[in-house]
Amino acid sequence: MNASSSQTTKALYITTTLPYVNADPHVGFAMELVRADAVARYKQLMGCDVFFNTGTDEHGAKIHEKATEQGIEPQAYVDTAVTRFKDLIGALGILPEVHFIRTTDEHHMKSAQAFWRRCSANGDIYKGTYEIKYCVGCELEKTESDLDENGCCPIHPTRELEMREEENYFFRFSAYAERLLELYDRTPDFVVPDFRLSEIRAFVERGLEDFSVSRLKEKMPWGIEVPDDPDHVMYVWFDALVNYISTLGWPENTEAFERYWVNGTPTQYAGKDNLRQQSAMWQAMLLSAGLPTSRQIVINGFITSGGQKMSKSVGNVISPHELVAAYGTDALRYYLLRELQPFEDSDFTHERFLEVYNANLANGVGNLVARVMKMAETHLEASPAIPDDTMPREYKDAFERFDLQRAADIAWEHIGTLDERIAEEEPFKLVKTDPERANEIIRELVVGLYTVARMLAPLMPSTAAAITEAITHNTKPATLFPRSEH
RNA sequence: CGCGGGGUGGAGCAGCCCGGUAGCUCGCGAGGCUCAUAACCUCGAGGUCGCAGGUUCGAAUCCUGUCCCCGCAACCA
Repeated sequence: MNASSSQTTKALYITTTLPYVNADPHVGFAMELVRADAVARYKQLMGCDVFFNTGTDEHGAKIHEKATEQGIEPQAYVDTAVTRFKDLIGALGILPEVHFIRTTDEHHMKSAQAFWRRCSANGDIYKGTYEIKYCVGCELEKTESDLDENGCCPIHPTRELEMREEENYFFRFSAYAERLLELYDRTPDFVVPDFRLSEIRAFVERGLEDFSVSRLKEKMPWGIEVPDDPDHVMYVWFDALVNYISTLGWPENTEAFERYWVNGTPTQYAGKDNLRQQSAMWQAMLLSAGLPTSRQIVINGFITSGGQKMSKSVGNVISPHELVAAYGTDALRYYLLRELQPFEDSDFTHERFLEVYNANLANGVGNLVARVMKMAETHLEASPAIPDDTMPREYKDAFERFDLQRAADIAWEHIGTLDERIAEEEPFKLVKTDPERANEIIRELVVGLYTVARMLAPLMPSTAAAITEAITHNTKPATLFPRSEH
């Protein structure tokens, strides 16, 4: 019939990126997780069989350093760190059936090795020499982004950086430029939004360099062992990306893999800093392994804090746990889904949070529920019959485009319309002169409210449930969002 | 000439692809209502759409140039 209804017959696979556990969860990751959750919930409501994945990335040098600093084993370090991420599932109201994968899971490690073998068998993994800049002052290896504008270590700008060489395995990324470009041409919505597709296409067109996919184990042991070469461990990126299919039980669980990845619609949410890894490197790896590429990569903008990128050194990192504690799960979900731009950078401030909380949650949906349900409770014998599907076409289209902000806007347009209708038709006044007509209006208002609840369900599940329950029992519920003065 | 995004009433944004009376939220002013969480509804004030050219009957919207802000630049959501 049309694109969206044919998609609903398919299985949906959706995943976030896996955050690295060397720091506390970041509100940016919370946004990614909540948005993926909203899409997963929406698709479920549309009758889709959904596989939803998230988890944590737990290997690599930074974790190893952190653990060493604290004088504990890396495994002990990540076992502690992971809880702060797992706690996010409950705190953010994420679907409880979400799959949570850790890259230190036994199965994942086997899966990554199997993936490596496939790429290797295909001739795409070879030994080469990796050159790394080393700062003698810090006694650390430095990547380009660690360096200042003069190419010097910011902490020891006067010291010459040493070039060190290390034997590494490389992945033949350069061989896949052509096929990646074909993929982008064939699938115009492979990356959402479109300007990110242009960006990655331009990057691939400039030519690709093979990238290093291993580290010497004697220098950095915290990684998955390279198959048939115990002197090397996989570089963390290679290992981590494989999670998207290892979570499905690949390679041995062919049923789940076929259902959700091959015949489903593998959809990946990621931050804009992950554009290359997800839409180019990982896709090339899949091609190398002879597996189908992802269906779609959705790229979020960043949340800035006070106009600046969040960073530990600036000290402006916002913790999702703190926000949930301060404002509640659904209020935070609301903010992440509607008040931040879906694809561009947006600033986060507590002032703004409070402003929209009062305007749209307390005065908006909360107040509407109170006024409608008060009238219903007082004047209706029972809750009215609710039509099956009253979700507007436009709302569904917005979801198909991953424009969750627009979807939320539509829900709030309905809220506004209901408020207007109450003011215009004054059913609370009409009950005295024409109770039949008044009750008819109130019933229609309740039905309208139910539609709002349906549209809210993927976005703010517990709020939607509270409204639905109030309607079912025909009672005015407890205050959903009390006004907040600070 | 490395890549991309942005510059619209006091604040935050939409509109720009497919040119035709400049829209939304907050804030501000006036009025209305009392079902509701002092919430809700209506009306109003406030913008030469970064700047300069060009195309056009007509440009925030297309083209050219220019200034400013912000990310990225190979592994930090």
